Amino acid sequence: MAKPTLRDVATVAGVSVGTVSYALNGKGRVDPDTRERIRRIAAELGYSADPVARGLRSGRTATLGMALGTVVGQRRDDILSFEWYGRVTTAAAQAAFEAEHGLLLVPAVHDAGQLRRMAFDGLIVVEPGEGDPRLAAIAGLGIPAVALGRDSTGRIAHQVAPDTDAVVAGLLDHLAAQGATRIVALAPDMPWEWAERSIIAYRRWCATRGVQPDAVRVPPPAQLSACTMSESARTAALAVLRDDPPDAILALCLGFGVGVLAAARELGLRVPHDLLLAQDSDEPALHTTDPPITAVDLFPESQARTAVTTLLELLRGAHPASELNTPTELRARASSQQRHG
Amino acid sequence: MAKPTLRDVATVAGVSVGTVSYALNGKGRVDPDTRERIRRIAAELGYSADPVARGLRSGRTATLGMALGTVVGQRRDDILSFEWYGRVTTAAAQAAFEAEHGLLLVPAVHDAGQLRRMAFDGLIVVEPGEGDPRLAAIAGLGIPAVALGRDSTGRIAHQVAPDTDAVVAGLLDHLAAQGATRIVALAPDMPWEWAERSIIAYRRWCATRGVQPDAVRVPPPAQLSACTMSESARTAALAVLRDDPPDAILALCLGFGVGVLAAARELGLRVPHDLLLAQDSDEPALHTTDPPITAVDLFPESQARTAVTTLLELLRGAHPASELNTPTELRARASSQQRHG
DNA sequence: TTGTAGGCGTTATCAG
DNA sequence: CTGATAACGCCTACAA
Repeated sequence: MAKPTLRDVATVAGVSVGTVSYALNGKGRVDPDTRERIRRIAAELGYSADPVARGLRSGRTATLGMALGTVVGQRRDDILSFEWYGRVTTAAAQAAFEAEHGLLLVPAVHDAGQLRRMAFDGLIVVEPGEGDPRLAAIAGLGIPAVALGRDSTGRIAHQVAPDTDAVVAGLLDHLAAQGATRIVALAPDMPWEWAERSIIAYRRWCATRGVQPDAVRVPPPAQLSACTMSESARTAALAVLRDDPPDAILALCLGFGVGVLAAARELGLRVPHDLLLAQDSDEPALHTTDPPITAVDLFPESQARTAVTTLLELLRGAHPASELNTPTELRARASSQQRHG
Repeated sequence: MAKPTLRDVATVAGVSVGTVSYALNGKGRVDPDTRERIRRIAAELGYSADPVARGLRSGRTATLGMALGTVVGQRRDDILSFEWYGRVTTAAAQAAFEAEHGLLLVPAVHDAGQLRRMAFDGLIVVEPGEGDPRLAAIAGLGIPAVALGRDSTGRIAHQVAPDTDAVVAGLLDHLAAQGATRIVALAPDMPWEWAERSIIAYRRWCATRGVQPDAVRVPPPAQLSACTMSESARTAALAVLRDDPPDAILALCLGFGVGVLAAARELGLRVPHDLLLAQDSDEPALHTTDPPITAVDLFPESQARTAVTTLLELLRGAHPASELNTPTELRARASSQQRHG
């Protein structure tokens, strides 16, 4: 009744354990007939190699860790988009599974000892931040790691992320094509790598076009949730739109687009008639606003799959590219469609 | 440089491996001084028990599996709310971690053999459906399982879910209190346990109040995503609202509220003035509609934590309650607030 | 072609 | 109180 082992199969087949092992996993060595017989018996018994024993023997657990950005503790209101997490984790689990690996979810920990308790061959670090305490812990582990999102400190050699520059430039091109001449960028005042990058990309685009950049840093709320972020953006947008309003706003953070739309409505500005609006990363809430808000799909599934395959390559001893860009796609919606001829 | 083992610690401390093991994990048996010395040396060397070896020896992996409802394959457009998944998985990982366990994400598989490849002590089955192929595979595993969401087939003995009846009754009470006299319920025409339960709860509530129930089953779209569900609900709502419109609609599925709101707008019905609207489960999109839509927070984090603790109790040999209800909370928003004095 | 034996790191048992 | 030893299940080098 208990799970059959190699021994059980060997006993039934009348051969030694070694032969069974070779028959099931080895290349040649075993007589084809014997192999077939053993295979059949193994299948009949429902034999399947114990992953733990195999792991001890091989030093591999066939498991990848995914270090979430979640803080350790009861309250976890510091995640901007659980939707993004859901898409990333399910896609990563799926990709790992297809490569015969498991995916272990690891909460954010700062202690290498806590990580050692968990068994995995490599680690995907989700959105490492500047001065992220996870990085030190991971360095002490001595296992391959891949960052999902960029790591400015360079502590993680391999990074998978969407091409922020292309995303920002694409949105600005789109807004300009719709008639925008003065585009204000709204970015969170946080030490997030993509936020910095977005601002730089915005400035560069403005320089190329010979227009004056106007990047507003939005002070972050105490708790980082979609709601509070929208609220912060609303306040900042009210100030921007009150005097000398631009003809377009580029929201560079989840939740910002919704906040800007609320501010515009309060001031009697109509989107897209009086103000064009777009956000860098797409989210479900942008579909249901009135008007729906233009944004870029960053394909979290694609990011997750790339991170998984990159990590697997590292484990195989290969040398994948150290920076991998994942695809993105602009979703033009009513908020940025100028209706004039 | 390599990870130190018990042997290394034993060598340095000048004792046997067994003594080191007992010093670090055992109760008494070891001389306090020796124990302290071994502890110090282990810490200095950065020793930490190998989870795989410990697993082989103990038969426990200190890992919980979470079987997602995701279909195996590239396309995964059959998930209604990734936000819900994100909240559930991160919370479960956190809860497991706090109990010194890992959380392994398992894609939906129908083959017990595939599951055997992964190492976990128990399994949380997310939203088991009627005729769910996962259930057969899990049954063949012979390990404890807990359902997150109800399992109508009773194949999983322990279930954790919000109290659907209370949710529906609470919403109906709320709508009635706001002046609704004829409430139509919109439910998906799918074999989902909570959908059936919701309808039954609705009928029971109507019977108690002595009013005629009017439950409309919405045919499901080909692909189950938030967008397509909204679209289906919109179509169904148009039919309902066109002739003899009720004064309230209760949307009993993610995405439905948004669809109903769109239908009402098309027909020139104003929410909440001409039509009250509420949905059973909350989602971010409901905050940003105009007006925002009333819904019930089902606290996925709470469900996840309860599922984890229940599974851990089963593993400890305890006998937890077979049906556990998790808390819920009505979030009254503008869509259901009658403005009349 | 097949059997034997050793060892991965940990823990339990038994002897000292 | 401590040391030696066996066993968990698997893989593989070596011997037959």
